[in-house]
Amino acid sequence: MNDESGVERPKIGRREAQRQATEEAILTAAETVFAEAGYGGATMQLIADLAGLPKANLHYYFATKEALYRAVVERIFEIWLRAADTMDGAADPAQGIGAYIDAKMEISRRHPNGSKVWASEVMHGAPVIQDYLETTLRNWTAGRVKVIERWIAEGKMAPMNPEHLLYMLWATTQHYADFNHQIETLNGGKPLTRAQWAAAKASVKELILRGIGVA
Amino acid sequence: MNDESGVERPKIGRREAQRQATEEAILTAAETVFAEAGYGGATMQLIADLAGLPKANLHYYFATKEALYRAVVERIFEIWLRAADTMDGAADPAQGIGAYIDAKMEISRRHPNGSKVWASEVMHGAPVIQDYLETTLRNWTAGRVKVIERWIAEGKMAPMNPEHLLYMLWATTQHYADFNHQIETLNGGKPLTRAQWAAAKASVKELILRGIGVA
DNA sequence: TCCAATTCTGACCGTATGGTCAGGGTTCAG
DNA sequence: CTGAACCCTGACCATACGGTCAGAATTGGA
Repeated sequence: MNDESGVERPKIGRREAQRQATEEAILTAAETVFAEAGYGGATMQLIADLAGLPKANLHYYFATKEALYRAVVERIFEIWLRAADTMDGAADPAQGIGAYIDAKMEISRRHPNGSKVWASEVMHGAPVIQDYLETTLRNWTAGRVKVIERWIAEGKMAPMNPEHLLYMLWATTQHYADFNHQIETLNGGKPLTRAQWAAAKASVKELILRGIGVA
Repeated sequence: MNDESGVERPKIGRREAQRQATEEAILTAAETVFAEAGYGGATMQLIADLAGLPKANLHYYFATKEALYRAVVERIFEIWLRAADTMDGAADPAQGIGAYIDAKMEISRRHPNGSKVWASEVMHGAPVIQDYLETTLRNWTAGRVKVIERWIAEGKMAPMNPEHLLYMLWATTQHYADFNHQIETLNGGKPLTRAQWAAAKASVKELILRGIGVA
């Protein structure tokens, strides 16, 4: 009688599902607003409107603006970390670094708002995720530096400072999200087409791989 | 009698000089606060405090927060443009692009706050300098693309998409300003030393010049 | 069917912020 | 010396924002 769809009734709480959907909608709306207006410029009212619910209800799900912001930042950090794994398990730099560039460019294309929030957070001194930087990120970086040093020792790529190589990877890939407005403007006011994105990816990979001496 | 210093009395308006000095102090303070807190998070009170004058006086020099912000952004854009010229008049890519990287890295080192304000402005859709992007920046870019294409045609560097090369130059050099907090954290919480800055510059130049096939 | 837990919401509040203004102080040309 | 232009400032607004709360609506297990 109350079965509206043809799908089997969801065993695990219709309520729980609804709650997760609402949280998801809020997080997406918040990501957009934080990206477009910055933390200080964002208002709970705007986020609520975009998510399609009253402001008071927003505070039912996330007690404070800061808590909501933190959730948004942690969310994008997860995505960032997952991409980081693509660099592992590769036998040679061309494959490992190439895959990492692909993954990070894909994040820039599909999550520009998240990337902007992340950039903004770091630019302002990482007030809410400083601990992540000092633990997770520091560890990940140290591990990758080791890998790069091994590749260099094995003669698989040109000798260079691994840290600065990582910074260049982050910078170039992230640029396509953070500065997409500038890129669009220089592209005649139009977003990059699918083909242009492919060309961007190829250019970045080509230049960096040749730069590290593996092309 | 009223001659306090040994210096000759300034011919051109003591008043004018004072005004300029105050404006300069305000702009510097504003740059810092906007960089650290973003446009929305910055307050006129904070800027006034940092500049060492009452808030009301601030409004005497800059009528509105937006006008002050615009002045700050235009100021850094000037610096940015001056660096852009270093790429001109070079006979070959190694020299031209090398000099440009040097100049932009120097900006990141000496004007991190300005760079952050600029990045923030573009990230949020360039609400106040959209016209600059569409005129000055677009023209400058088109000119440089021509130069790069000529270099490629003359066989002085590897063939590649000139726009994406420019984006990589901007991205890598600006990264050292915008993400300096992250870099510091990964550097054991300490700012880069003079030697580390030199290493950064060298790494960036080396990788990019090799990437475009001129090293 | 019933009721306790959960979810939702309009109305409200205290505070911080951008901006104003009247009036006092300072400078400098004539 | 004088007065007009310029500079400075404390006190004061109006508004917008984050957050609260009492109570209504809904849900789902017993």
